Amino acid sequence: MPEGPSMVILKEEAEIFKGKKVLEAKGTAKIDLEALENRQVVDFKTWGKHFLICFPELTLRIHFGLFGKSRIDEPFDAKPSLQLRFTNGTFYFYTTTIKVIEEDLDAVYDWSIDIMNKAWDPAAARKKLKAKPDTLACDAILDQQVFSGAGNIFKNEVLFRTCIHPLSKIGALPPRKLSELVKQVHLYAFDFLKWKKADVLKQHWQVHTKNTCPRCDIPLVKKHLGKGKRRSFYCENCQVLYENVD
DNA sequence: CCGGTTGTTCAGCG
DNA sequence: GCGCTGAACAACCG
Repeated sequence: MPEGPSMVILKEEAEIFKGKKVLEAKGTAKIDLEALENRQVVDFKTWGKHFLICFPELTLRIHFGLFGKSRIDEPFDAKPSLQLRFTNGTFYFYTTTIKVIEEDLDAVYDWSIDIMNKAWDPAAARKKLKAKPDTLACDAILDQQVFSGAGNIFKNEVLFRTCIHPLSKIGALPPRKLSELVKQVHLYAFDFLKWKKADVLKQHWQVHTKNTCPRCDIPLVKKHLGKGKRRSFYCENCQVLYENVD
């Protein structure tokens, strides 16, 4: 459930609990659960891969990591990190990291970094990328301070769409190519959202977990690249390696 | 049993 | 103190 669009879908599903009071809070999360009881949920928000449950004086920040899941009313056979019971149902979170935010959210989050947010600012993303010309394209897309909400699927699909080799240096991309990269991360986010909602996301993967290039019909390369050595799927033929940074 | 994964954090280096 | 890297952690599948 981790990438940004999935958080947006969860937020929509969570709307039934908006305005409701927590009757009971349980779970393994190392937070003050009792402090949540009798508090009213005033809003649900998302920032990239963060799912935010807003109460009048505090916010719960829920991060799903790689394996996080959530359910409404139908629990899994596992210990939840958090479960919130309301009058109209129970919200369960599993394998998540939960933190309490006491500060004003606008002071904590720059909403314009979140690719799913209305305030998403492509010019700011461009500027940040240009400031770090030696960054590899495969790392740039995963940088949550540039593209909050983008993950490994984004990385592979966007680099394929834009015909950029994952080991290209950001500073070597022609200006139009850089703009295209930024734009496509945003476009893919909303394709991801649409396809995930329709439960057809995987069908639309062009290279992620695939063996053959859909354009060239030759075998794709699968390698673990970049800082985090995350798996990359790419076509050596149609994805151009830009590497001269002046 | 092992290896692998839509991710992040932190200890331990140089 | 910095930036970088690898380990650690999480749950489940093949």
